Amino acid sequence: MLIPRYFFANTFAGFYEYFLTQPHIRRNFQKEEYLWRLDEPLTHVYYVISGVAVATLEHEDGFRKISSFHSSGTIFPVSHQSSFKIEQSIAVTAVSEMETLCFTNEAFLQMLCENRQLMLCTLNWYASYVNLLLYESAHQDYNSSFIKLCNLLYLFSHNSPSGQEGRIDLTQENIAQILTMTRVNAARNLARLRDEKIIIPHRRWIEIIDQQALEAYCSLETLQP
Amino acid sequence: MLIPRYFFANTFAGFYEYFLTQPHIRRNFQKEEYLWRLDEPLTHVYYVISGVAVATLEHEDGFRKISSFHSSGTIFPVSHQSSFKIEQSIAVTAVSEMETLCFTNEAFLQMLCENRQLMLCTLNWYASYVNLLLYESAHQDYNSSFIKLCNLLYLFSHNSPSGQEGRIDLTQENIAQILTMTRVNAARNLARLRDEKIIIPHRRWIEIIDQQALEAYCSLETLQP
DNA sequence: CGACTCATTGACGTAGCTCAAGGTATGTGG
DNA sequence: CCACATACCTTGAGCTACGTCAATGAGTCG
Repeated sequence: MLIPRYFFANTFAGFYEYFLTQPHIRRNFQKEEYLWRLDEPLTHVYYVISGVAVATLEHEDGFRKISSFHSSGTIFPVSHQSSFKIEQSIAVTAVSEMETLCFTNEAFLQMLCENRQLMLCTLNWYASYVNLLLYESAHQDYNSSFIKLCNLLYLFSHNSPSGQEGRIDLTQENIAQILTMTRVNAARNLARLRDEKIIIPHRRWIEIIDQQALEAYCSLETLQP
Repeated sequence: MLIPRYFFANTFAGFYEYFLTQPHIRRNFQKEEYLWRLDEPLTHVYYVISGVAVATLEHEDGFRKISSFHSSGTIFPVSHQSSFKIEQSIAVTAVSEMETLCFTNEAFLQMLCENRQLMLCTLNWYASYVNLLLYESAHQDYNSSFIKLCNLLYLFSHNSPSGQEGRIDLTQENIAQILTMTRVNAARNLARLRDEKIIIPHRRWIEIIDQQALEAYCSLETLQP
């Protein structure tokens, strides 16, 4: 039974060879470079060979929400035939150097029609993304910011860029942007976890030193059974 | 360019004849009856012929969030091959008397493999649902509860069960459950809109009498261009 | 008419926001 | 290798939106 994940990896890894046989162009990105800027229409799909990208949504009042991270073996976004206003508020940025394969929407839809496994895999990826979003909008919304934070640390300790459990590579600002709270509030809740000897805050990353105590704070919806 | 919708209708209406040729059973529901209870695994898919269902998520502290409404010509949920913990917190209830076709997950996946149009339509429906959820978790989260409410009324005036613009068939409790706020807070914000002569609150429904003034309060992300 | 559900309003407490001042790692150029 | 700049983190004080608790009113139905 799956819990939500913010960090996606290897969802489509098995299709790499297949993708190479299909019409595409290779595109590499430097750290900090945009895969999509704000207002840019989502006209194509990236398959990530290596590196990590972050998807953010910009609110008209200047707030920026981090939605998800996409690493090797994943595609983003997913092709469809409608166009949604909110897509104009999405930006995707390389967190590290990246190698990708770039497909047009049409080419990708064509692949979905021809390759059943790819189609099923795409549905599963959509389901996984919906799961994350439902978790945020229907569950986390009711939790206090302290519980939200504990849940986030727990989920990242299960699925994180570092690969190391107990090491969360996020700044306080990142955390605030994921949880749609202020940096100050994130800092205060982290201070509480530090005072309770559950984490050690470092510069740009956080060390979990008492996983059990952390889990005890998490909401039931969050915990891996 | 599409704005979010809470109320889904006619997404799959064109497939009704096709669905009838596929293995299914007819199931009808009384008002208030469950299509799914809490903890019940999502082992099949419903196509709604008539009536309306509401999907809710239950938080462990007793809060109940209304996620979406599903009316004639829609299917819910979508088949996939994973199983997510949060699915156990989903309940779907008939708001009115309903007629449905019920498919097993396997049968539905088989149809997706065989019918390209259905597959494309399913992807579009997923995209539309993701759009709603992104809107909630990345945009509405930053708005004050007053703006949230205005946005909701605007969106429902574009897509609502009644079909009549200017008529919103929701109780204050429903509104609070959609916006994850308390009934009291929803009532206070409605009182403000009433005092400003933008709405007339009735029992179990709300009348919008000044659509322009309402739109002036809505966030940009919400408004149909 | 009584019972029920839904809506209104007040009093009060607090979580989380804003504004603000400082502290501490990391990187850069002289 | 030190001086300095920059990014990141910490902490305090005050404000307010929203939650909680509670009492009352107003439609609807048997």
